[in-house]
Amino acid sequence: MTEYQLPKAYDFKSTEPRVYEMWEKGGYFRPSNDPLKPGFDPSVRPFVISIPPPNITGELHVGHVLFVSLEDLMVRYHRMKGIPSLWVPGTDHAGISTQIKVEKMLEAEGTSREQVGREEFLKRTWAWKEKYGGIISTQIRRIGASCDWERERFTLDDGLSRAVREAFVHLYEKGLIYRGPRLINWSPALKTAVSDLEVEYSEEQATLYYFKYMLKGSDEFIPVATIRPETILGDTAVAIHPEDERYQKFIGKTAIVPMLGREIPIIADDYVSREFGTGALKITPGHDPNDYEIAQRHKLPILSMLDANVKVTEVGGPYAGLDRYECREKLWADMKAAALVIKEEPYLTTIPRSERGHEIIEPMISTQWFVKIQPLAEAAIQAVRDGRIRIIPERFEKVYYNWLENIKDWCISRQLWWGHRIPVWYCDDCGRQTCARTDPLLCAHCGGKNIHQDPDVLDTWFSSGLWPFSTLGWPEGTPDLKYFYPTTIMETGYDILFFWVARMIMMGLEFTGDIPFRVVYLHGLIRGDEGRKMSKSYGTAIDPLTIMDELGTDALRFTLLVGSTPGNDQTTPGYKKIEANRNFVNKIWNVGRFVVSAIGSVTTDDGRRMTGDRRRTTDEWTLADSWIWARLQQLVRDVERLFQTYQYGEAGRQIYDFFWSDFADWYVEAAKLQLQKEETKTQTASTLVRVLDISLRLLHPFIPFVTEELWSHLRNAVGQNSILSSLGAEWPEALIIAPWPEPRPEEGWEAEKVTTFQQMQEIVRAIRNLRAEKNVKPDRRIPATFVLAREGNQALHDVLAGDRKVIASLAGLDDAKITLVDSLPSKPEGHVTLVVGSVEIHLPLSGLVDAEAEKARLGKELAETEAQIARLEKLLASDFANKAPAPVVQKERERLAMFRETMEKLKSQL
RNA sequence: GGGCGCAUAGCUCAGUUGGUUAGAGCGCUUCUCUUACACAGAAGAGGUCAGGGGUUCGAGUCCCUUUGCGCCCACCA
Repeated sequence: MTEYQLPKAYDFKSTEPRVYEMWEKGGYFRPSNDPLKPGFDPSVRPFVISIPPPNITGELHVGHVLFVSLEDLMVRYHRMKGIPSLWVPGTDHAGISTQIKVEKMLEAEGTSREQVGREEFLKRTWAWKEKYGGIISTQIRRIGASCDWERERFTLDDGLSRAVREAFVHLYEKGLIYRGPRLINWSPALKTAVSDLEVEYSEEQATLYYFKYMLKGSDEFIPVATIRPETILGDTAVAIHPEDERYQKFIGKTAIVPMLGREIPIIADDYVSREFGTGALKITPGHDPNDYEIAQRHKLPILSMLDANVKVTEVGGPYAGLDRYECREKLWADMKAAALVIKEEPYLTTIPRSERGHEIIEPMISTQWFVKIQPLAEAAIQAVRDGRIRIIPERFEKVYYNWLENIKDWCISRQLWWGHRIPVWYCDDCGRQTCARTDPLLCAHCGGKNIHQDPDVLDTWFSSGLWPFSTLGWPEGTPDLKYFYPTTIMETGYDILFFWVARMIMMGLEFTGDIPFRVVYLHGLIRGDEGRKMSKSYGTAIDPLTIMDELGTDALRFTLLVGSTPGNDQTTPGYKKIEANRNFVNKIWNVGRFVVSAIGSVTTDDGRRMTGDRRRTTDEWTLADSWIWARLQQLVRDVERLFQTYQYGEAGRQIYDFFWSDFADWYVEAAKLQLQKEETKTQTASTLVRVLDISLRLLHPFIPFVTEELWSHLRNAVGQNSILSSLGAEWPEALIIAPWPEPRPEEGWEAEKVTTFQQMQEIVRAIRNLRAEKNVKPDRRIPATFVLAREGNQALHDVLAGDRKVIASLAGLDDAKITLVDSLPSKPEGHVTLVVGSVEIHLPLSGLVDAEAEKARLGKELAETEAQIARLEKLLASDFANKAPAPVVQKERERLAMFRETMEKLKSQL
């Protein structure tokens, strides 16, 4: 029989790519029940996730690693459960950020997008996409993502473009898309409109400017305050509160716009606050959302005093052509000279800034395309309200409702070139619009040939909103769409609940008539040290690629998964933390090495038969076997419960604790001794194999690489061993498709054996503790006398009377010199005495025993025990005894009895 | 202005139907290269679970409140 050998340290560097290739080539990422393959069974319900498509411009950051790990965990878990599982991968064309990249590239070449023209620009952008657009996908593979790459999609590929076109035309024909001049958020840097969601508000120090609005033909004036004096040029009214006695007399009169001399009315509106500023408000409907609404109410004219380049238009008269801030300065200076200025004061206010370029957003009137969103929003609210869609954690439902209930029409047109072009053509002859599924050659209304397409493209989120079904073939009724839709879980960060999740729900319901997914799982964000959003500029970002190079993918995955609680943020893990999990990975590897060598040591059949179920009958199990098996069964149940409630982090921690603290620290140590004895050898090796096998299965969704690699070694080693090979008889060829562990509570252990092992652990700990305290050299084997009444302690008594090799080895005792007696007439001289529950342990530590110190130590222990007894007596005498559930009370009673026994023993030693 | 989250050991954090001596990793102290692992093993120190009040036989856990930090939403110039 060949001895199976494993390298001393786990080499993740060579393993990871090899294992990933094995998975992918093996076809394991494809759903086990596939409508495109023979033998398809439509009645089996699949598990489906569509990946939140990363931007093609994206560079891998920890956020990616977190979401990919979470989704991979979910998919691997369901796959192992035997459920046909599909994870659809893909990327997003990322209109704005891709366009910026290519523009920068052109700029470096000394040209610009305007110079090369639209067609050439798009050609260049596609070329850029071909070259760099796949990088993020490659990086995602590296994390171990078990996506079905044969179904990979791109938001701008043909199929998805068709979906976008269909969606637009559908809404257009239904009257839910309209075009018109509205006040929108203008991004001066990008020179495009952006949606409300793409505007961020930041609190900043600004100046509040007070000035005089002179009344026509009078020396009287109304004092007005503004933060943006340049917008005076676009004023079309001055508003005051209708009941403000200070200004009442001015209502209906005319005011004169400073420096321009334009005449505007003085109006009354409830919106104006009497307390704030001067109590009078200048109205600039062309550049302020509130003013715009007031203007609507009062039918005021709307002036655009800034153009697309945020330069003053002809409305600004002498200021035309100036930049908005140059104008502010110059106008204010001129007003000062004209004695129209009252004062300036510092003022803290919220400034709208672009989410992307961070420049100040300019509200402007512009002709754009909008989606009339309210009808869609109502359906989306209903879907969550009636439970068809569940949001995890639940508290985000409130946030979701709140947003949808107050939603405003969605501006979907962008003045960019990279994206889905708006499928509307304007006729130069009749002036009407043609919106069509296929590019028209003639005007649908007059048949004229002089038509031209709208130059704008759609908001990237418009195509993302279709993602769960467009990736499955919609609008075609493909087999994929029929089988895999609706998808199961939408896993993403809560920061895009509005941007993306809500829109997918709205669009899914509208276009497919069904929900796009059943569950929304929102993970927390990874933040920098001070709780801020993570960003490289704060210097808190770790580079996942470097980390994976240095510590391995599994270590990083495990760290992030274990640190993740639904909806709660986590701080960027430090190097140390990932290192600790690298150590865990190494631990697993080394336990694997031990188990593999243990298998190799089973070379002769001990003559005992396995049961029909290929397992030893349980009466041959040692205490340790029963104990570890019981712990493992508990773990399997707990992990299942935690997975069902999406508590993946807690599940990971529990497996970690079991594997390290129970399996490695105790069972493996006990196994070393058990393997030396013929009677227990085969049984021990078999337990090692079974516990490792199940542990690896439980760990696989968290750390797929080591587990897969180690499992294949385990499988080989078991397979090559004629005595143990039946253990692996039903194992598949790879861990990735090995069945998920089911609890088997009925087999292999009795509660008594488990508690007895735990008593043994306590004894071992007590002795180790004493050795450390007394500075007993680790290699010094010491004799021991155990005193334990047989009556009432049969199980423990049997252990101490039987084979003592395990306990001797673990506690550093001399197993040839261990004696067990039912009672001892008197305390032996020169011994140190320990009392553990009902066991008395006497250790002859000549030369180390100081009678006085011993007395003090025992006295202290007695005092502690008595304190516990007092506490429990008080507790059991209280209402607790008759109000708490019986098992809880019983537990405390037993504890009290144990302490009393210990107290007696201690007293007799003093 | 509304809504939400967080506050537990020196540091980073677990602790989800309330069960009675609160856990981990890192760091720290002492010992050990014991034939899976020094990326390790053994032992140990370290917490009035932010403050206050309440419900309960019992509260880190549920309710109210105060304070501090953070996030989201919102049209006060």
